[in-house]
Amino acid sequence: MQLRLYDTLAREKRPFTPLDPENVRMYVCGPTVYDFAHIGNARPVIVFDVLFRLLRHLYGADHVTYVRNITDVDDKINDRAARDFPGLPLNQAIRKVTEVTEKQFHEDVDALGCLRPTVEPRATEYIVEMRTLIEKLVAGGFAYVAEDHVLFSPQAMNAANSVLPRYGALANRSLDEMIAGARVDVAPYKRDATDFVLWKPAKPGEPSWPSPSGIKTEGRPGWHIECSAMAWKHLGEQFDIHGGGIDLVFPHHENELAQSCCAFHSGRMANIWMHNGFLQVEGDKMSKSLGNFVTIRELLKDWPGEVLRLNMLKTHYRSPIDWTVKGMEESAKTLDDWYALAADANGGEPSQAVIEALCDDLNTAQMITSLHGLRNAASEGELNRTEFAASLHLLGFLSETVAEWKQRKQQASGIDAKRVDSLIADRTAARARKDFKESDRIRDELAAMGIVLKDGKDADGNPTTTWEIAR
RNA sequence: GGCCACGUGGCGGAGUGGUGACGCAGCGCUCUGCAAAAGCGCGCACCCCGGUUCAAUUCCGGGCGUGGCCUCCA
Repeated sequence: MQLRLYDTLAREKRPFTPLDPENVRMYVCGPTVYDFAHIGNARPVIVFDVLFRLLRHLYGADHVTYVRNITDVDDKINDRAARDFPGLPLNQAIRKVTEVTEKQFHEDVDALGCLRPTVEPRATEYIVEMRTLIEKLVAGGFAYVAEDHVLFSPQAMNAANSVLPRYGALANRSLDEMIAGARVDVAPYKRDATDFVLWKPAKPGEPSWPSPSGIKTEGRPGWHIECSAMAWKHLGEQFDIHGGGIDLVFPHHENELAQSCCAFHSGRMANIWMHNGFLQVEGDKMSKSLGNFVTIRELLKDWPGEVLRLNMLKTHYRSPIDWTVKGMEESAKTLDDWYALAADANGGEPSQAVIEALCDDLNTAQMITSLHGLRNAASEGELNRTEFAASLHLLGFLSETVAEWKQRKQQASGIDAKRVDSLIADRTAARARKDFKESDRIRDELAAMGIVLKDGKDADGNPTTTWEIAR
C-alpha cells in the first residue's frame, strides 16, 4: 500500500519512498525540559507516535529509526533552575531541572500510549558535533565569526547558486520580505538583519563549552544547531521525515534545513517535512494569562491517557483542534464501549481499512470511522472481533484489561464496590418478590451515587445486573 | 502590514464536480415490571457574494470570520 504524506516544503501530499527501506528514518523535535508538558505539546508526540507505529507496520519494527531530541540547554531552563534551586550552583540546579522534567515528560507520554523513540538524544551530549557543523559552515563561507559569536548568513546561502535550496523555501517567504520585516534592534555584530546565531558567548554562570572557529572564550550553541547535529549523528546527512509543530516551520526548521544543507552541500535535509496544527482550549487560545493552560499531568488525573489519545486523533493532525471537556467525555464513552467489546480478544491482524486511512496522510478521522465499522462487525463473529482488537492495539489502545479499565474509573470516583454489590443483591431480591417499589428505591439510591445499572439475563435466563459509573 | 491554514448538520469531524460519511446528542421502535443498557430505525449540513460548468459544499476570484508564523512558543 502506498503511503502518502503531506510535505510542507512541496505544499502537497507526496508518495512516501524511503531512502532505505531497511532503515526508515524520522526526526521529530522534542521538548525543552523546564516544566510540565501541556496538552499542546502532546499533539506532535501522539501524532508522530501513530506515524512511527504505521511505519513499523509497513516496513517492519526493526527497520524504523525514530529520533526525538530532548533540549536541555535553553534560557528558560536556566531561569527555572535559578528560581527553583537558588542555593545550588547553576550547573547542578540545571541538571536537577532537566532530570526531573525529563522524567515527568516520560511518565506523561508513556501514559498517552506512546512508544519510546528509538533514540532520545540530549542536546548537551552533542556539543562536539555542533562545533563540527559550525566549523564546516564557516569554512564553506556560510557563516562568520563576529564578537565571539558565530552567525549564519542566509544571504551567503542564496548567493551560492548551487544545489542548495533557497533560504525561505520551507516557510514560503523571501529574504526581501524578511529583511523588510526585521526588527529595528538588530544586533550590531550582524552583517545582515536576517543572520542568525549558531554560537554565542556564555554569560557568567551559564553552562558553557569550548567554542568553535578559534573563539577564545567559552560559549553555548544557538537554538537551531542542536537539531542539525543530532539528526546528522543518528540519521545521517539526509533522512526521510522531519516533524514538529507548525510554529517550528519558521525560524527553527528553516534554519535547521539551511545549516544542514550548507554543511553537507546537499539539496535536501529531510525528504518530507511534516507539521501538526495548533490546539485551542474550549475555543480560546491556550495561554497562562487566560488561565486555561492545561498540562498533560492535570488531564491524566481525570482521564485515562488513552482518552486523551483518542481525543487527539479525532481531528486530522494538520487541522486546528479545539480541546474541550465535551470532546473528552465523548472519547471516554467510545473507549468504554471498545474496551467492553474487544479488550480480551487476542491475535488477529489489523484491519486493512485502518491502514489505508493512515496511509492517506494519517487520516485518523477516517481511521476512527473504520474502527466504528469494525466495532459493529465485531459483535458478529470472533474473527471480526480479533481484527478490531488488533487494529486498536496497533494504534496504541487497549493497553489495559477490561477489569483494569473499569477499576480505574471506580477508583477515580471513590465508589465502594462492595457496597454497590450488596445494594444490587438487595434489589435483585426485591425484584424476585416483585417488590418493585423497594427495587426502584435502591436503583434511585445508586443513581444518586452516580451509578448506572444494566439489567440482563444470563444463559439460563436468570436476571443479572452489572453496573457502571456515569460520567 | 506580509505569508499561511481553517470555516461542513444541535455538537465533534471526514470527504466528494452530480443520491450514503462516521461518532455524540435528539427522536421512534424492540427488549424491560418500569427504566437503564443493548439492538434496530429516523431526521437535520456544507460562512457570504460573484464566476466556470448541464451540475459546486467540492474548482476559480472577492469578501467576512477564526487561528498561526514573521528570530529561541508544539
